[in-house]
Order: sequence, then C-alpha cells, then structure tokens
Amino acid sequence: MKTPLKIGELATHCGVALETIRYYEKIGLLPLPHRAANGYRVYGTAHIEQLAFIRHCRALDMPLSDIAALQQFADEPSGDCGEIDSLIETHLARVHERLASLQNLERQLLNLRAACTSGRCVQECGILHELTAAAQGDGCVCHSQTPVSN
Amino acid sequence: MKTPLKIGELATHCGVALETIRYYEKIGLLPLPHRAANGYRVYGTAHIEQLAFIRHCRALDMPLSDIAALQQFADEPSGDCGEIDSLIETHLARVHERLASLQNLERQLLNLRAACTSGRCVQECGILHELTAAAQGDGCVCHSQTPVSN
DNA sequence: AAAAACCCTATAGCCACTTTAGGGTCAAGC
DNA sequence: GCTTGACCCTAAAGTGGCTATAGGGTTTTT
Repeated sequence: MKTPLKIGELATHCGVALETIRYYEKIGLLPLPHRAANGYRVYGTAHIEQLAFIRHCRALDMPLSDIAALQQFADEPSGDCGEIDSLIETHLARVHERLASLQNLERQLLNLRAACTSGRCVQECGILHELTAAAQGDGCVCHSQTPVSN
Repeated sequence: MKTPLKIGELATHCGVALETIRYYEKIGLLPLPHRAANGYRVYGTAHIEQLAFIRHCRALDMPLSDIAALQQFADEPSGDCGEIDSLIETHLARVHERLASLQNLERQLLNLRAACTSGRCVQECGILHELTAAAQGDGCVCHSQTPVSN
C-alpha cells in the first residue's frame, strides 16, 4: 500500500465515495488531513486505518455516534471495557428488534401479495381491498399485530 | 366515532403525531381539510379513513411515494391491477433484501459480543481488537461477507 | 495546447418526520 | 373578568448519513 494518498485514491482503496470522506471530516469523525501545496488533502497510514475502521463499523450498521464513541475508547486504552460491551449490546438489541419487525412485515406482505393476481381491474384488486379493510380494523389476511418501529 | 374532528382528536384516533398530519397535508398526501371560523382544521369520515390507510401502509414500511401511487389507483377503479401487484412485489423484494442483510448483521454482532466480557480494560478488549483487525482485512470472528445495503 | 481526470468549497437535496420559535384561541376555575 | 392551561396556527430548521449540484482550480494525458 503506497502512501501518501490523495482523497480519490483513499476513496477507491476503502470503497467509499469521496464525498463521504469529506463528510466524515466535516463532522469531526476523521481528523483533518495534511494539505499539499496546491490545497489537496494528503492521507497517511493512520487515516487509512481509521477510515477502514469506520467503514467496518458502518457495515455493521452502527450509527456514527457509536463509532465516534468507540474511537474515543480506543484512544484511552486503560479505561474500562464495560462501556464498549454495553454499546455493542445496545446495538445488537436494536438490530434484533428491527429484525423481528421486518420478519413480521414480510409475512404480512406475502399474505397481501397472495390476495391478488394481476389481470383484474383495480376495482376488484384484493390487495387494495385488504389494505383498506385493514385500515378500517376489519379482519383481513394481513394482521398487523406488531407495529413497525423505526 | 364522532365527527367532525379537530386535528388533535384525529391524531389520537389514528395514533399519529399531530405534526405528521400537517406534514402529510403539506406534501399533498392528505387533501386540504375544511377550516372552522377560527382557522382550525376540521376533519370528516373520509379523512379518517384516508389517514388510517396511510398509516397502515406505513406500518408495512411502504415509502410515501408508493402510498401516493396506491391512492391514485384507488381513485381510478377501472384501471389494471397489475401495477399494484408489481408495486407490492417490488416492496417485498426490498424488505426481503434488508432482512437478509440484517440476519447477517446479527450473526456478526453476536460473534463480536462473544469476543469480550466486561471487567477488562479497553486495551485488551476483544471487541475493539476484532473491529480493528477486521478493518485491516485480517481473519477475525466477525467475517463481513455481505455488505449492508441501505 | 487542449481535453480529460482529478481536486477544492459551499450549498442544497433526500426521506419521513421531529423540533423549535413565536404566536392565536378556547374552556374552566377563581 | 382574568388567569391558567390545553389546544390550535404558521414557518423554518434540525435529524442521520450521506448524495448531488454549482462553480471553480489543478494536474495529467493525449
């Protein structure tokens, strides 16, 4: 891996859009890079590692605020690990909850799809009937036991 | 169900935040209500049903643009039902994809959590080690085969 | 020397809301 | 009749995590 890198090279290397890098810099998630004489950003090994860390955490769908917190912890190696654990725990709970609600959602949509096959006109479309009836609280194939939470 | 309703009553009845109702109105998803002499919004049965329909679709996580399209279809009952079907189909595919990526995510986070139990100091925290190592592309317990797509 | 590829800043847009600021109106109790 | 509190109004800004656009400058390739 050759260093230093220009922003476009860093972007390609880490599989990130280049505007995203500037965005991370703007919100203070990435430290300010050096600048070449022409004003171009210049990145070294530390930046590469840090961006890779951020992207890996994002691939785990962690919010940027969690990632910032993790970086803080990493900078104070003598602190207690418990907060890291609970951060992951909380995130896991979030994911788990979202997963359950998506599974419920999928089931409802499958039922909904089964209510109609195309070729008919809108008036007799089972899907619209189901959706309207459900909104009215009548019985229908797509029961909405668990409301979706975002 | 008594009518007419003021905005707060409609909100309570449909389980929606009152600002959300005004927002739906502003973007043209809900038609303009009548106004009382004092300028207050006044809603009737049609509005209640329409809002309930919107919320039910939102509970199925449909984007507002899909919901607007469905309402369009409902207003032209002689049209072909096929577009409704494919709208649901597309949405189902979205949900299914997100579901798969969340399942993968959960697995990775479980592995990550297993890498550390609290009581240690940050320096020897398995979670941070895993996250950093993974970012570097080394082998680690939380393999990232499928990137998360939003 | 010209064209393409890269870099810069600042600002606006995306989704679906939520929050804030700064008011007006109305019913109940003192 | 006057205050208190619950309700209503508008307009604008903020949220998260980017993405896109406008309007430039620089560097590399042809």
